[in-house]
Amino acid sequence: MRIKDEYSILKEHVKEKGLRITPQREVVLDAFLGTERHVDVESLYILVKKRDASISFATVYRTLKLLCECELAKELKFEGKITRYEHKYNHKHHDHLVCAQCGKIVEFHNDKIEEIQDKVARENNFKVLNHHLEINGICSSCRN
Amino acid sequence: MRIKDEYSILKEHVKEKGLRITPQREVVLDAFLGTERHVDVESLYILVKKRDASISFATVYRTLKLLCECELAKELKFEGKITRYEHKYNHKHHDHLVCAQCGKIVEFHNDKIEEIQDKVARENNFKVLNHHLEINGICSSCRN
DNA sequence: GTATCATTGAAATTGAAATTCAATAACGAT
DNA sequence: ATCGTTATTGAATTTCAATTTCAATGATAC
Ligand SMILES: [Mn+2]
Ligand SMILES: [Mn+2]
Ligand SMILES: [Zn+2]
Ligand SMILES: [Zn+2]
Repeated sequence: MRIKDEYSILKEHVKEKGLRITPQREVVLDAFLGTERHVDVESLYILVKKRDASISFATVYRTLKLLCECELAKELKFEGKITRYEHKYNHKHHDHLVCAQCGKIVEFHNDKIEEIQDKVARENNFKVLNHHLEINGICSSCRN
Repeated sequence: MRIKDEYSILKEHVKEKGLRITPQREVVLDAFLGTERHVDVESLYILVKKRDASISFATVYRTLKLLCECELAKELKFEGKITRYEHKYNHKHHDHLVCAQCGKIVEFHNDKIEEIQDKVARENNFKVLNHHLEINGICSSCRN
């Protein structure tokens, strides 16, 4: 019962907001959980269509917003790229290397960077909410 | 002759591209150099209008693109915010703390972070082109 | 069963940014 | 200084992602 937790989290969330679970929302959730890629709305829409061709673009958008609200999904805005989404539930915080040529995305995490960021924020009297670190470059395959 | 260098850089750049210096471009350059803020196009347009009310929005856009090409300006895309521009000539690389409440922008630079970023990129066989680090939080004034 | 109200898909709208186009003007050649 | 080529301009339009509107539908509580 792989989907159980995530499904419950969404169910809980919509209940709290006085909203409802619908077949369409279940399909979008399943489609989203079914890929480990950093999907954009268009790609997810295509995956959703395979399961139920009657579901609209607007519903995919609206459901993704719900998934972000309950932290099942995280919105990613890379420079000059359209918005993408990744799994957030059971996934640890990380930053990204992005290939400017082929679009390849590599995840990384570095405790030291995180630590220094906190220190910098503290020194400037900022209470940190979140941060965005994106390293753009050319991957090894694209350099050949 | 404060503007001399910057003006020459733009002049050089347009000549190289077979383009031309125009009064409008000079006005946009002057207006841009005249503020140390991280301006968006709208704000710069207002500053430009004070000097010459006949200059259009499109020209401000087009000139900013030129200024970025010759590295007099740098485009900044903060999460969920519209595009801003800052001086690049004679300014060292830095990252930003952004207040989510009042929009205040604080610049910082940390050698150690830069260094680790390079190391991470190297470990993943990426050749770094650039990076974007933005820390979002609440500034001290907004916490009172 | 009925009233209530969230949800849907399709279409329209928004907002930032880029582009089109005919008139104008920069600038190198003469 | 004049000319001819061709880049530039302002106004309007277009693009594109993202959001919103709206009438019809459907789920839930009583
Ligand atoms: Mn990721
Ligand atoms: Mn800055
Ligand atoms: Zn690549
Ligand atoms: Zn603030």
